[in-house]
Amino acid sequence: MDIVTRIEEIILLAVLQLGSRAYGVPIREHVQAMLGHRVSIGAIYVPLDRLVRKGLLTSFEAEPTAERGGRRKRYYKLSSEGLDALRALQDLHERLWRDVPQPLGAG
Amino acid sequence: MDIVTRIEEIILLAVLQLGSRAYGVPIREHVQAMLGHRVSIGAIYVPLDRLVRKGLLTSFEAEPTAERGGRRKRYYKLSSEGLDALRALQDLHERLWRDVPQPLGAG
DNA sequence: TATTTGTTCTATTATCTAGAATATATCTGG
DNA sequence: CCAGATATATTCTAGATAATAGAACAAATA
Repeated sequence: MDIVTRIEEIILLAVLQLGSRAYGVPIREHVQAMLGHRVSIGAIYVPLDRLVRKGLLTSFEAEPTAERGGRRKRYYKLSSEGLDALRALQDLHERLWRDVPQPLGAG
Repeated sequence: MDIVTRIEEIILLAVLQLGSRAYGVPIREHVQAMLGHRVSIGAIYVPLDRLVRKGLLTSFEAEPTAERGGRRKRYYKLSSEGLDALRALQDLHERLWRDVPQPLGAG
């Protein structure tokens, strides 16, 4: 299992934290809140799709709800490989930053 | 200032931790030690060069030493922008992982 | 049919990765 | 002392992969 990219990390965490509400639109909003700036639609769905292809996420289409129009949602969920990838990231981060002061002092 | 990629993060940290010994070869070795696997030459020098172009690192050629042959080394150092980028990464990581248990439990 | 919600598609740009090519220094034999 | 031989290190280049933007499309209700 390869190391995930930054945006993949952020998206995996968004899916984890949104739990049963994890579909495209709120995932994007969550990512935007995390980053503090706007993110394009493609910048979410392209890596989302790749994470599914790689087996770190699973996805399924939900039945339409009676809220107010709109296409049906595609929900996402972490697979056990996805969880493993996040754990691997925790480990790597710990190794990388172990000896770095927090916060980082002046040059 | 954009958010740095994973390999850029690892290289910035390697330069930080190597201090005055930060040139290509030991940077590569340090990265390999962090990751626990081999990394190609290009996988180091290409992002290193980009980090210089972006102003996160500075670099200068050293005089040849009298150790045993070899081309002169090119040393790298974090600029204040590079330090800022690392601080921004600490912040982002804190925001991203704040509510995630460590270690991450089962699915 | 208009409106709303949401996803898919596609093209461009940027980044990653591998390793061959190149550069430049000291060492060694005659 | 000079011509390879050897060692150390970086630069270059090309193909693969990933990021990003937003237009196009789909499907539901009003």
